[in-house]
Amino acid sequence: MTTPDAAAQTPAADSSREPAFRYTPALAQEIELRWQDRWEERGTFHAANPSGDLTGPGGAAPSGDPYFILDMFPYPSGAGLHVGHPLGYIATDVVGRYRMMQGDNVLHAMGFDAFGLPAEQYAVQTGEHPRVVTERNIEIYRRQLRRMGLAHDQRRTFATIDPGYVRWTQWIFLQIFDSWYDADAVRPGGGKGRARRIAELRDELAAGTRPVPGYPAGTDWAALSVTEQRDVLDSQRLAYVDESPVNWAPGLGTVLANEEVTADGRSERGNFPVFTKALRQWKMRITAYADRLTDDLELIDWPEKVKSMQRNWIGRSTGASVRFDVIGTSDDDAAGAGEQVEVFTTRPDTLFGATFMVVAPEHPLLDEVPAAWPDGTREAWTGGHATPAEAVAAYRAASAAKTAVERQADAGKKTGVFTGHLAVNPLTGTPIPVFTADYVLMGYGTGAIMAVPGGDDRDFAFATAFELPVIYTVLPDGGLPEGFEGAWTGDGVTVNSPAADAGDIPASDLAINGLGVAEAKAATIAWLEARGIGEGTITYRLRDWLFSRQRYWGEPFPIVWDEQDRPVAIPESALPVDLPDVPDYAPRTFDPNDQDSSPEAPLGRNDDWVSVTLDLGDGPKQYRRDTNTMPNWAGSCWYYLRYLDPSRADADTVVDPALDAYWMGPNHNPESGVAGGVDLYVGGVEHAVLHLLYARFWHKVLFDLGFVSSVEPFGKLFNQGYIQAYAYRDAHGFPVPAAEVEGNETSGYTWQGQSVAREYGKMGKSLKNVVTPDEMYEAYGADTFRLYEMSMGPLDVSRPWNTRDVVGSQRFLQRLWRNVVSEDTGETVVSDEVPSTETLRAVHRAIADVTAEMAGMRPNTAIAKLITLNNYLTSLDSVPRAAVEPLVLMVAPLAPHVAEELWERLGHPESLAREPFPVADPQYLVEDTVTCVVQVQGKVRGRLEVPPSISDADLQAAALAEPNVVKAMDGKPVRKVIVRAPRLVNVVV
RNA sequence: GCCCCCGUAGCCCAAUCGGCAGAGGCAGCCGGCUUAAACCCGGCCCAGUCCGGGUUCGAGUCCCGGCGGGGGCACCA
Repeated sequence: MTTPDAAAQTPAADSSREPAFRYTPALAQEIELRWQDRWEERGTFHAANPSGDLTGPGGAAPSGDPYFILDMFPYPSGAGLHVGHPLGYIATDVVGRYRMMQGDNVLHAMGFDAFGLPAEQYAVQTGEHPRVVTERNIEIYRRQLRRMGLAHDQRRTFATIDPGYVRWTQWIFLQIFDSWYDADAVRPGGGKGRARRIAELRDELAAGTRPVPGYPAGTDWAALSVTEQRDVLDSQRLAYVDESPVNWAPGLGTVLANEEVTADGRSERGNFPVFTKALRQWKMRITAYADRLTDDLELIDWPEKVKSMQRNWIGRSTGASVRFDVIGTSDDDAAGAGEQVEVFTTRPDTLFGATFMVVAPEHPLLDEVPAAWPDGTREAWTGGHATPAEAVAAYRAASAAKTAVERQADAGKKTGVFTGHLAVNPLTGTPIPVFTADYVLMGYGTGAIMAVPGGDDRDFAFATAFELPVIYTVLPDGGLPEGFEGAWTGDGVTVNSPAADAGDIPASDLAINGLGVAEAKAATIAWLEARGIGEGTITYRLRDWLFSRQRYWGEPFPIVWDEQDRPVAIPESALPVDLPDVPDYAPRTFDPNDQDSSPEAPLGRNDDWVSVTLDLGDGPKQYRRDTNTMPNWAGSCWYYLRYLDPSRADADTVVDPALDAYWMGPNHNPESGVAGGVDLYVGGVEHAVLHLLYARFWHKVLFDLGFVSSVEPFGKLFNQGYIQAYAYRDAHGFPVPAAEVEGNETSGYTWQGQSVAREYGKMGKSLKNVVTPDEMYEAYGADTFRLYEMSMGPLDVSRPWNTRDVVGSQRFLQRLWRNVVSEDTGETVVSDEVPSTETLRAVHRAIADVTAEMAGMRPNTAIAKLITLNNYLTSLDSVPRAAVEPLVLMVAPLAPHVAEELWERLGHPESLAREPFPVADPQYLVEDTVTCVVQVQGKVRGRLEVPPSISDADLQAAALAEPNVVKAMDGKPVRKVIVRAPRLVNVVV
């Protein structure tokens, strides 16, 4: 580094006359390294399992309530940590240490998410194997994290690339592959729908108790060929292969899940264009779980923001599907007459107002269109084309040529064309034109809508552009507001259903005028169902999860393909399937805009690996291995389970059921709810719909199959804020090294004499504002660093890093140190005298406050209370042991090394890690007198010192006698007196 | 366009059920210590809570409408 780092600026380092035993960065470092070694030697943070060989420190059995803490899995990038990364890790460490002192059996460990693109990309650049790169990065992370003094159980760490871990990732994949979703099966805990074994499906099909999916009713299972049977079963699996439109990113060389594509049609990683392309890929049937993934959010303690993002993403919407008859043109033949188009609508109550219909350009109805424009076709509808066939072909071509980005940019602009088809509104009997337009998406609902311009903004915009009639069927009380134009989408009363002037032959006997929206919906659905025209339906935005990637650095699929090109599971005994060596592990990437390219899996480059002879029960046969790898998310879908049982190898279950029940089962401790799961999961909000959705899905499959007992993996989720930083740019807009900038908010900022502009944003190399934990350890020590991060503000709020402010935390620890240890002699200086009542009150007040703040996960305010107590003790002539010992214990979760050191110097040979957290004695929490505020008309006019137990009547009498109050009342009669004894009296005159 | 969160001292942030606007830290100022400076110690200064209404005896806190900042979703029928 060419710039002077923070270490060089530390004041403590340059003075030769500093007291010999001051708590300097050098001393802090010595203490910290010593205690880190001791903790490791003693196994201080070993969490005790109720069975097996993982015991507590010194072989101890579990005691207290189990409490499972989880951090979002770090991905060890080559850049190492900056000070923003560990915020959550420190927070969970503080909670873990606090709970440990409260007597809980705390499980807290950290592993590494190590497959994935960054390591692979780095490896491609440097020519090193991704495993080498990844393992080196993990070592750097381990060192940086250990230096922070995190109370992790080191026996439970692992990385997703460990063969022993990959084995189980693949094993879980096989469980999912071996399952199907029975939507009607009743779950043990209640509710319908659960995963079952594929063998059970086969048995039911063979027994004829279940219709064969995809075949006409009454099809005999036994009449199907073996391959036909396999195809049926394969099509029902929760992990399946099919050919359908997927997201293909040529510039990245792989296909992606919907969740990995941004709203403007680019890859979240790398920002490459993404194209929709029909490809044969692995998918996971997450849509089968859409309802449970939505409903079970009720059972867990998560930020409302994340819950709503998940609900949003799943996008459940309730409505009805309605079938419209399509009629040909007048001279059309009978063949087209019977056709129907099904639409999905959330507003069946507005069906009387459906004046036209729109289908997506890809809709199969458009494969044949009438030969000529029907009577009544308007000029504006045809797009200037002579025939419907021409018009539709032109629009379909134009629409197909649009990229997702263009389609996005055109949103709002309504384009489309009449298809020549007419459909019949089943309620009014009126023929209505069928349009095609790209504002209707083939991928949602049925790809067709009934357009109600009177009740939908998009339909209104289209109707306006194409001169189509608007019928309002819902109006607010008192009719549309003066001057209102557009669709009425709000609540209201149903009208025009049927219209008063519908004539003497009503097309239907449904009459919903006067009903509210909800009742009108229900009545319409009932009417449609009774006549077989439609039914109540639920649709989802969620799509099945695209699970295969054409990448090297991921878990291989435990699947081979047989000579019929059908997938076959690798037997569990043959797991894990290791990654082969390949001549080149770089992905095959293409011009980012080359839509016609196709993915090519790097694993396919090793023919010896791909082609394999196996005996899978019917003699040795030749198979072809699946050459895809799993997405990065696979490893993080179940890592929390691995902490419970980190060395589990060959077994029938991924985690010992006894351990699962103990650590994660429903109600496994007093705070755990019926859903069970991890007690505290801390991480950033960025995984709201990726990792957190996928992991919940896998967990629910494992639950259905009986491998875990909790309904949800993460009972409580907490999103920490981000630590951001100031950056500075010179007159040309170039970032200058932030550490060298001088000045402040009022005087302005300069760098090397020139004025620079400050901005606020992420910490990163390009902004030259990175501060690393290593710099902080060097300049202040880990305890000060931890304390500063925790005192910056509430955990869930983002805030700016300010190295300049760190000194405040350091001063606190120095004062604490001085209250116990003489800076000159190094002797312990506490007195064994009984503390004064005033001191005891200060101590117990602090204990009560700190306990409340810690329990509420507010370390910033807990620290403020600790500083207050410490400052009070500083003011005493001598510090009583009985006062400072509780303080040291309370500081321990936040600044554990210095607390351990002081605790030892105070004469305690054992670590304080499991020492009981101090408990406040209620007798020192009551005051002799309290200050009562007396207000007149809500303004403070006087104060009274009164006993806390004073009665309302006495207090009122005293208040009305107070001279300033009497003066303020100015002789006016008292109208009312509000008494909140003993703190407040308010006199109203 | 729709939804969510946040605006308190120069800066980062507290404030229980609606009850005295200040816990803590940074910066600043004054003093002590020091040959001097830094460190350290003691003390001080600093906002009426983004703006406008409303409810209430009483509003930073609740309600309505704006403004500013951050985030999510976005042609999802």
